[in-house]
Amino acid sequence: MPAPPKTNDDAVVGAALDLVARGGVDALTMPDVAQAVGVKTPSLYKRFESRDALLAAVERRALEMVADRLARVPKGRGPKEHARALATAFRAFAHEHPRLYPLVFTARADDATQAARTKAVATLLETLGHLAGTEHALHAARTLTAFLHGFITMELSSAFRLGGSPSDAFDYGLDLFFDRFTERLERQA
Amino acid sequence: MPAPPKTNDDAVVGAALDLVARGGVDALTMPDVAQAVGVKTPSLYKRFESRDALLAAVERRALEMVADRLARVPKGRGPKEHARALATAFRAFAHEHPRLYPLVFTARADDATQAARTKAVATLLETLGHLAGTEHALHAARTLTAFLHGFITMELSSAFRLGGSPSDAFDYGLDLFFDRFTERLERQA
DNA sequence: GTCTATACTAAGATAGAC
DNA sequence: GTCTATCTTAGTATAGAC
Repeated sequence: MPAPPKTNDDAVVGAALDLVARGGVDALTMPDVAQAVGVKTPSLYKRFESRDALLAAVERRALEMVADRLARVPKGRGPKEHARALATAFRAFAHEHPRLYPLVFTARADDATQAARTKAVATLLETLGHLAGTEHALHAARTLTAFLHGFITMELSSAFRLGGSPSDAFDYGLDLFFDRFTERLERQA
Repeated sequence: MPAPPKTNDDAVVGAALDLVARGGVDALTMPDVAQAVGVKTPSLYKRFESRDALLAAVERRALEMVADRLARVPKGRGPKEHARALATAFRAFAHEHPRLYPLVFTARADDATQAARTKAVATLLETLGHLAGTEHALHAARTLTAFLHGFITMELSSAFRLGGSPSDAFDYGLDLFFDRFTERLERQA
């Protein structure tokens, strides 16, 4: 009779995610994960080939969390309001999970990660298609995402030190972005 | 007779910067720095209290590099062209020093670092004052900086995977930002 | 799949002689 | 200020029994 499982892959990923959420990527160590799920370190290597393989799984789950979050944003009144709500939800996720947030923009290229990423941006891309026109949707999405990502990263690293309300600056930036599309929308209406 | 110096603080920082430029922050190890300047590891601790103190000095120098770079951008025709040139120079620095770039937004709060930071943003802030009005200069600067930082970070981590030209998207974003101020400028002229 | 035991590597940092 | 020597910590990973 072989040893019965004391844990499972999902629980291991969950524990690892938890460690990262608390202490950043460097806090993901195999001994700590093992302790969290109640096994000894070597047992983890039966489930994940290496620390990096486990980290990849954690990144995927973080990506899924974001995708879920964005998918739950109600369509609401129109594309502009929807896009704005998506931006706000994204920022809220980052504030709630400041150590998880950086994982979202990690550069892994495997299929599973790619799929999770695609799902995360799909809604935004569609909504901006309505706003900026299909032919410019990708540029617009990159512009908005860059602003969001940059703003959030700077917020989280306390880069705003010259006073003033960061949230006001955020609104200013969002206004600047969306005002561009006002004319177009009124033309459609 | 005490042992004559084999190196100096500047050289140590330079070697450390070089290591970071090649391999990222994790590549900054005391043994490697020591070897690069031709001393043994313990000697470094006579100059810098800890690895972190040395890293702080490296970050400061990276910040100074950026400030220098931006200061050299010619004023040119008008505030809009100047601001655009600043944005381009900033992106160029990031492309030339992709592993140094992340240091620029690190969260150190000591006086020397603060001074270097202030110098780096001073020009941008002044130029955007002309463009957006003094009362909105800070919001405008944060919006532009967030866009730049986010865009660059995403570029450097290969986050643009859906095809299309990143540089076109960059121009799109810059246009979107600066178009906002066209009307205002024409009013002034 | 779990364990004990262990090898291996690497880096930060200090003591004390010169 | 430099050195040799050493301590200490800590993490990744594997071997082999159960």
